Amino acid sequence: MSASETRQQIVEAADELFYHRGYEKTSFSDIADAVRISRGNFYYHFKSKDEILDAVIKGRLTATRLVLDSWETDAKGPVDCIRSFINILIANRADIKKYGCPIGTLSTELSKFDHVSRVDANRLFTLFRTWLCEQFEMLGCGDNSDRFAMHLLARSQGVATLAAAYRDDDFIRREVKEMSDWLDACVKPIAGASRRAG
Amino acid sequence: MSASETRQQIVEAADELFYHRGYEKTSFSDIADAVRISRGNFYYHFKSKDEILDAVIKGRLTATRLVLDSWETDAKGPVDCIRSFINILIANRADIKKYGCPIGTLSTELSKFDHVSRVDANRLFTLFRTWLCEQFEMLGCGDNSDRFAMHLLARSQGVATLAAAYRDDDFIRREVKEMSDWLDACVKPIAGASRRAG
DNA sequence: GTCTATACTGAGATAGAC
DNA sequence: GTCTATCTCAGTATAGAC
Repeated sequence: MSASETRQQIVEAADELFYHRGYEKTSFSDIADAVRISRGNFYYHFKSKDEILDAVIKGRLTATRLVLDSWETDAKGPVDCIRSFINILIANRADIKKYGCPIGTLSTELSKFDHVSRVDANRLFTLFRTWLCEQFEMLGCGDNSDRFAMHLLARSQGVATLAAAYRDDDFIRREVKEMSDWLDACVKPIAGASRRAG
Repeated sequence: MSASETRQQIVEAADELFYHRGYEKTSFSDIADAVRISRGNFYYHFKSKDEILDAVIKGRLTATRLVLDSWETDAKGPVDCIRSFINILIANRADIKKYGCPIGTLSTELSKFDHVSRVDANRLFTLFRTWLCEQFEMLGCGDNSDRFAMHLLARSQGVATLAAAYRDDDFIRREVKEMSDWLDACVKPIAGASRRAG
C-alpha cells in the first residue's frame, strides 16, 4: 500500500473515532485497529496524536467546503442554501442523536484545556459562519447578516446537544421546523421591502 | 479532618476539575493535589473514579434544586422565573466562555461512549426541563409547555457552545436579549387571551 | 512502508504501616 | 483517616529488523 493511501485511511479512521468517542478517549491502538496496521507503522505517517488531529481538522475543512459549494449549485437561491444548512440536523439525525455535532463536540472538548488545535477546530465553525453570513448578505440583511448566521449556528448546536442527551427525533424535527419558520419571517420583510421599492 | 469533610472537599474539587478539564482529562492526582491529600487516601472515600462522578452529579442536582427554589421565592411570577433561567448565561458568562455549560459539556462527554452515569447526568437537564415546563404551564401554555422548555434549553446550550468557541461577550448578550423577547412574544398572546376571557 | 519489540509515562487501584 | 509503597494496565513514542 502506498504511503498516501495508508495516511488517508488513518485520517478517515481517526476522524470517525474522534467523532464517536472523543479525541481524548481515542487511542493510537483504536485507530491502528481500525486501519489494521501496527501501532509502530503509525509513526511513519504521523509524529504525534496532535498531528493526526491536525490532519483530521484539515480534512473536515475541505469536506465542508465541498458541501457548501454543492449546496450553492443545487439551491435556487440564498434562502434555499440556508435551508440546506438547517436541514443537516434532519439528514444527520441518526449520528447526532448518538454523538452530537462533530464540530461542536470537538470544539467543546478542545476549548476545555486550550488545546493548540482549538483555533483550527473553530475554523470549522467560522466556515459555516461566514458562508451563512454571505447568504444573509445576498438577501439584503446587511449589518444583521453575521448576527443571523451566529443565531442559526447557535440554534443548531443547541438542538444537537439536547438531541444527543435525549435521543429524541421529534424534538429535532420540531426545532428544525421552527428554525425554518424563523428564516421565513426573517426574510419576508426584506422581500416585501424590495417589492415595494422595485 | 473528619471523613465527611474530606469527602466533601473531594467532591467539590472534582466538580470544578470535571467542569474545567472534562471528566476524562481529570486524573486522581489532579483531584488529590487540589485537596492536598495523597492518592491513596482517596480510596478510603471513593472506590473508583466513577463513584466520584456519581457524587458530583448528585451534588449538582441538589445545588440546582436549591437555585431553582430560590428563583421561585425571589421572582414575582413564572415569567420572572423563566427570565432568571435565561439570565444565567449572563451571570456565568466568564466561566461559560472558558469552559462552556457545566451540564451540557458533561452530558456531551458521557453521551459519546454511553457512560453508566449518562442517564444521571441527563437528570440535570431534566431538572431544568421539568421546572421550566411547570413555569410555562402556570402561564397557561398547556401542551406547548414542554416544547417551550426544550426550546429554551436548546437555545441556552447553543449559546454556551458558541460563546466558548468564540469567547464572545456581545454574542451572549444579544442572544439573551432575543430569548427574552421570544419569551415576551410567547406569553403576550396568552395574557391577552386571559384578559379578554376575564 | 510495515513490522515487532520495547522504553517510558501516567493512569486507576490495592496493601499495609502509622 | 491518612500515608507510602507498589501493582497493573494502557497510553504515547522510539529503535531497529525486514
